[in-house]
Amino acid sequence: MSVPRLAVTVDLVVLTVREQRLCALMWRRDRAPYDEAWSLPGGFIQLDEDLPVAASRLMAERAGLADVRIHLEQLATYGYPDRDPRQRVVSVAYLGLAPDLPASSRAQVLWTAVDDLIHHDRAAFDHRRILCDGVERARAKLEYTSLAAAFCPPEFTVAELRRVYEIVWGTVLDPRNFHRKVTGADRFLVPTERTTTRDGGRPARLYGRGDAEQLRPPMLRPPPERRVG
Amino acid sequence: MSVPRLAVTVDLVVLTVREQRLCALMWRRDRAPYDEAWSLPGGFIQLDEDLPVAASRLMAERAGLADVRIHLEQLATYGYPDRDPRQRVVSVAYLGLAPDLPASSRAQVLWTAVDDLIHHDRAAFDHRRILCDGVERARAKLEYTSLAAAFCPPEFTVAELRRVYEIVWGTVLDPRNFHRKVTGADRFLVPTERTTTRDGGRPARLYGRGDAEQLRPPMLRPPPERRVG
DNA sequence: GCAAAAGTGTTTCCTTTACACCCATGT
DNA sequence: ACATGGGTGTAAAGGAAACACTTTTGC
Repeated sequence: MSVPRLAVTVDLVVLTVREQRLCALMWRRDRAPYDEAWSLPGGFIQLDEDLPVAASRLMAERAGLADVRIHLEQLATYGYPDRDPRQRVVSVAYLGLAPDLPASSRAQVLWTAVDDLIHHDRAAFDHRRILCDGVERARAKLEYTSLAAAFCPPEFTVAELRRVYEIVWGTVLDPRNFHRKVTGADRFLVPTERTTTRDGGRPARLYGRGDAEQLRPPMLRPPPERRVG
Repeated sequence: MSVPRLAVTVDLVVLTVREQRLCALMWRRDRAPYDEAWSLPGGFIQLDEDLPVAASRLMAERAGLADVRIHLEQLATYGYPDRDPRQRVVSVAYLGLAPDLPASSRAQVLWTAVDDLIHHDRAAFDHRRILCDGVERARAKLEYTSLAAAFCPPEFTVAELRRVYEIVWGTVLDPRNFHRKVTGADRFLVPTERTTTRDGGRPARLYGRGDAEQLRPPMLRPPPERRVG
């Protein structure tokens, strides 16, 4: 029997925390279908290219982020037959977590607040769904991994890390208990000798990312009644 | 520019607990490449078929499990260029968790202990890697979801559920603390009026699966020093 | 009666939570 | 001086771990 062959793309959900909001890197479409809608940056994979390689390439080519330091992990694969009206496309989505980097020089690529994208649904194809899945993955992973630090610059304060949690989760966390939890966690943070007053008040110690991946025991999101935003 | 088109398959990692071991449903190959090696059941997706539909179809056709009650979730997608020596194939893996059902009537399809598969590596293609990823996903999900019950028949005792945890994790758990944890968890278990003595000793209450998906707070695996097996 | 497994009680320990309070800077 | 945020202390609440003990069956 003959084997069906399909177009395969990689789409990127690249998240960052910017101006007190969770933002995704979105591509402004300039042609049909979904002309002028926002889509996730992505593209077809090449015949000799592994999936993570394609994701990195597209991160540079389409998202304008050639930097290797960005955390990239596979999110999920979407393949229902009519998700692209032109042809059948199976799309492997990758999730990227980035510090607040300057956006691409292209006007077409912009950091856009996730809340706006989700509530107003101006996303092309099934990209709203993919974006939601990426956001939920990020929210869940902050609980039991050290990935929140991927949203921070190489050196950051505990308060900056806390703001990542608060913005991604839409909650308020107690600064004092948060401090104890993350500084007490094994290899989550590596202290430096330096401090900063860029957030005002008493100087805060600067930390770098440790090599722990897991956070055990996890830091659970507060139950919904305490949510904010 | 021309769009490359690739063959896309769905591969199934179907796990169960059988005879005190974690087992996967494996397909005995009878042709090159990897003649006589074990592979995951799977097949090409059809042109008009969504991915979960293809997974269900292959679960019936190739795995011999037409039953809908089996938990099925997407695992990951594997696509490095030479993973199949014949042609480039992108494979979307699904993870299935099943109770100890009679295996398929086909002699080609057999429940095989995961330990043996992993340690002796008689798996075709990159299926050992996919199997490992599926097993690790299952182990992790027992911690913070109620998925362990997916390995149990419709009615089961707390001790049977505990054995699932012990076998999947390769640990020993305290029966008394485990009992309190799972019976106290919200909507994890729904008690029936019935009891059984099939495990010997004092009659044990039979429970059905509740509708909770999350288990919060999670039940963390004991640290490695307490591992068994 | 005895073995075996179910299930409860209890104590200890650890983590989280809530919040009082002090510290070190900029203005 | 005082506002601002950083960081520590501490007590109460909750869950996990360890284990003694009772219950209910089969043999």
